[in-house]
Amino acid sequence: MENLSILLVEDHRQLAQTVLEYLEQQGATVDYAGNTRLARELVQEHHYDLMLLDVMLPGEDGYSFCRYLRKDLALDMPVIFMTARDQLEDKLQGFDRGGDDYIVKPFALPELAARASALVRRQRREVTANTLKVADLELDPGRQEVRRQGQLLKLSPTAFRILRILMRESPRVVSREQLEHELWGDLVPDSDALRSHLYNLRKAVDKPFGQTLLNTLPGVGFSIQSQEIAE
Amino acid sequence: MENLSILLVEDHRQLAQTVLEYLEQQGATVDYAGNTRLARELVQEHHYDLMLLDVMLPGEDGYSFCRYLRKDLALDMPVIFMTARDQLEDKLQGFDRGGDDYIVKPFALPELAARASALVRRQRREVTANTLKVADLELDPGRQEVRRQGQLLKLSPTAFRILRILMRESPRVVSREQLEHELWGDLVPDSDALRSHLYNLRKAVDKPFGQTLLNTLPGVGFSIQSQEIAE
DNA sequence: AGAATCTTGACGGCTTCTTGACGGTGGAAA
DNA sequence: TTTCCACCGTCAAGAAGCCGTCAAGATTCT
Repeated sequence: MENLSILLVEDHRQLAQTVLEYLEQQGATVDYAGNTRLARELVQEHHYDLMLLDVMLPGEDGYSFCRYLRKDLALDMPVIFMTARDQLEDKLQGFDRGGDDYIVKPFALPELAARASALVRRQRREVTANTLKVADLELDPGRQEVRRQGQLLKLSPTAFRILRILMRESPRVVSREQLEHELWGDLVPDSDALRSHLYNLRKAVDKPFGQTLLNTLPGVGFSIQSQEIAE
Repeated sequence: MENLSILLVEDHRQLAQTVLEYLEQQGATVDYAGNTRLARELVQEHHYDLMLLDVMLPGEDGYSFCRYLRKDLALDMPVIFMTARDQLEDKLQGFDRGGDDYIVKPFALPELAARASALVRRQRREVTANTLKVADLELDPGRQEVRRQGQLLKLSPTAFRILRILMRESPRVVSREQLEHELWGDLVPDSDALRSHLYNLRKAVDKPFGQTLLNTLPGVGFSIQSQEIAE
């Protein structure tokens, strides 16, 4: 639960409060929306590692909202449905709309947390410590080693973590916000420290090799992939 | 379930048979092991998209086997525990050992199938459709890339967003109001900035290629589609 | 405690994006 | 024909975001 950022969408105040407090106590940062209107806004403005989604909501229901996320916004964050409906048909619908898990109320909070962690672990490819590869770059999370063209690079711990995130998401673009949150949680350094780390990372990973792998997309984020020049 | 290859590890013959038949009927290929000794062999020789793992097995139990998979073999296939044990402690242990889901017997077969599919979908990152296509134009939201005739285009973030909305709605027409609202919410720029962006978009998307995809319907809105000459 | 390493904050400079302004076009209606 | 309207092309100024650099403070190791 360390530093996860979670969006909780649930109209039942009491339950929302309970869940929110538990998750925050476990170290997560939780945003809360009582309806999908607010949820839509939040989801467009921030990155979340996970969404907890009630099915019965005022106005648009959770199923519909989930499908909107997947289809229209193309967001692939893990979604856990939380609902009192325990009929098979309901569950099937939840998975069909793009949900990742379905937990029936009342549930034990630690079970919710365990399912959430399992999903994030899978999403972040942390199930095993397998080597990540992008082009001629290799990162071994177990040994804490990075090589390019077989040559061992020397990286600081933070630079290593940044590279690991970018490599596991490659060739996807990672927003500055997501990077900062995953690195520091709520305690993002005042000044723009990420840049210094990226600077060091480029110096170690790209500069000695000519070919650029670490790219900036202004206003969007960063990505690791073989550069292709757009016209 | 189409063409999934699944390993079922379960010592209870009757249940194993039922599950196996159901899954094969759904189009999966299922290998079966009644104990972890055989499962170890199978897992080293074949690739599986998913494993269904009983907890109580003769000899080594499922938890231990799962950990062995993750730690020693570094296999990251999704694992669903299937067991009669419904205590919180048991579930937590399942997730702790690297399991992805935990389903309590007796369960509905369609639910098992739905959970299995959801996990494979997540593992393969197929949660969202990753590219939008209209004629010879392709947009990849993950990479933040747009190609026409396979050639990479350079777009500003706003131009990219506009194109994404139009392609998502294609071949429908999107009104100016809808576009502006989705781009800026309530804070629509004073002057008519949308036009400048459309101008840039046309310059990048249409101009170099001759054929016009981005059309204006005066008084109605905009759409992306192959031009059709109305009579 | 001392040394080595890492993280952070600060600065100036650069690139890219967004916006607002100007004038032009073409069709429909008066 | 003239006028109006909605949209188009262009572009430059200002805003926003990013970069390289480096040294001081913080942390960790020996």
